[in-house]
Parts: sequence; structure tokens; C-alpha cells
Amino acid sequence: MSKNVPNISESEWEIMKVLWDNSPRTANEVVSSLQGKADWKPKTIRTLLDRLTKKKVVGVNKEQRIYTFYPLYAEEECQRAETRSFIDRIYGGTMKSMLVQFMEEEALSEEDMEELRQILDKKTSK
Amino acid sequence: MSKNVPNISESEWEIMKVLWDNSPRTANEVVSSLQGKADWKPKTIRTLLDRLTKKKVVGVNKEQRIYTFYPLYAEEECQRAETRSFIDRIYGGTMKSMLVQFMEEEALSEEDMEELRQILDKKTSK
DNA sequence: TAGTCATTATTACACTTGTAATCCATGACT
DNA sequence: AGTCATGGATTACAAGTGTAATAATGACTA
Repeated sequence: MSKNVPNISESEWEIMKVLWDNSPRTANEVVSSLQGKADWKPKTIRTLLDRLTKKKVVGVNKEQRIYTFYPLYAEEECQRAETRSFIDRIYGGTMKSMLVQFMEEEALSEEDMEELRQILDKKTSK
Repeated sequence: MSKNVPNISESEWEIMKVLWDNSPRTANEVVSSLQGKADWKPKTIRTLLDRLTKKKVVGVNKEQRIYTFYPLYAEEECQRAETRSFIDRIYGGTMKSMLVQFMEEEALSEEDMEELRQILDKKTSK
């Protein structure tokens, strides 16, 4: 079983995305990666990294004088955890109602729809 | 266009569900409706109602001595707003990646999948 | 060797959220 | 008319978040 992923706040998610994209990274590298994406002072980013570390969502390598940070959970794992609690909260735990609502209104490309259809087919036939 | 829905916290959502289910209701009626669902003291529920009111997510009728509360936004509107910001945050704004991930793993019944397929068909053919 | 600079560590501070309790006013009851 | 219960208004208080600034420390430089 996957252990429980700690809560990751909105700002913290931005940091995590950078680390999932490429890690380990130093605080400065994280700062650079966020150029243009988030408008935070380096100190703020550092704080977020520290909090993630304290929460055990991020690990730190302190071998070098300049630390490097890396995720302790896979992105998919965290996405699933978030999505599950989100669906419970907002849609009363039933995935379908959300899918319906969003597939109805959301702009999905032809290819996207094709892909979804294939997934459905595969599941149905199995 | 729908005005921006204010943020609704996790606990507040529970209250909203009750009001969407049936409103207007008095604070006491809300308390009763939450029997067995959430384990809050009546005072807590009252606080949540007041906060929702202050946030303008809930309206109050003060004609009677005992107030009644009612939602100022439709449930769907709020669900959409939440879902949109959720997807942006967690899936980088692309609905599809989430759908794929969840359709792959989630237990959807035959009927659910049939319904989804029909929606896809309708959209594709259009 | 002392000063400077880059990093890390510590501290700050307001706002939101979870979770209530206390205070106050008014109608109902005696 | 005084009292009490009930609902509304105000207050509480800690944890989490957003957003940093300041202090301490170790490494390099003049």
C-alpha cells in the first residue's frame, strides 16, 4: 500500500512540480526553474522547500554544503491522493458525476477523445 | 458569465451540500441534517454558516426572528469552479491527463462506462 | 586574518481554517 | 415582572499558508 501522502498546499505544489520534473536540485536551481512561472522571492521558495522537507514530502541531501532536494513521492501518487480527496469532497465520492460534467463541457480534442474511447474499450472488453 | 465563486473550504462544503439539498433552512435544520454525517458541535456549524454568509456564498433571510440560510451559487457552478482550479493545480491544466489516469484505475461500472462512451460519441459526431 | 558573500537557519506576521465557547438580547413561562 | 432557554453576535485560539526578512555561519578573497 502506498503510505499516506501528507497534504501539499497550493504553493508547495509548484515547487513539487519542479522537483518532479528534474531532481535533485539545489534551492537556486528551483528558483531558476520557477522564473516566469511563479512570482516569488527566492526566500519564499526556500521557505516552501523547507516546509516540504519538514513534512517529509521532500528529501534533502546535505552531503555537500549546498543542499539538494528531491521528491519522496511520485507525482502520480500525489495526484491520485489529491484527486481522491477532491472527488470525495466535491462530488460525493463518485467519479462518474465529475467525468460526465466535465466531458460534457470541456474542450477535449479529437485525439483526446479517441484516447479516452480506447481506454473505455479496453476496460469494457477485459 | 458566472461571477467568481469565492473559495469554499472543506468543512464549509459540507454545509453547502446540506443547503443545496434543501433550502432555505435554519441553523438548527442544518445541524439536524448533519447528524451522523459530520461530527460538529452546533456552535461550530453556526460559525461555518456565518463564515459562508460573510463570504457571500450563502444568503440569510432575517425577516423572521430565526434566520434562514440559502445558497447564492448553484452546486454545479461551484463544482466547476473547484474542479477547474484543481485541475490547473494538480494536472497542469489539462483535463485529459486526469481522465486518463482515473479511468485507467478507477472502478467504473459498465453503465458508467456506457454513459461516458455515449457522451464521447455525441461530442465526436457533432 | 578579517571582511564579504552565499547559504542555511530562525523569526515574522497576517489571513484562513477548524473547532468551538462566551456574552447578550428577546421571547416564553411562572 | 423576573427568570430561563434559545438563537444570534462576538471572541478565542492553535495550526496551516502565503509571503517574506533578518540572523548566523562557513568559504573564499583581499
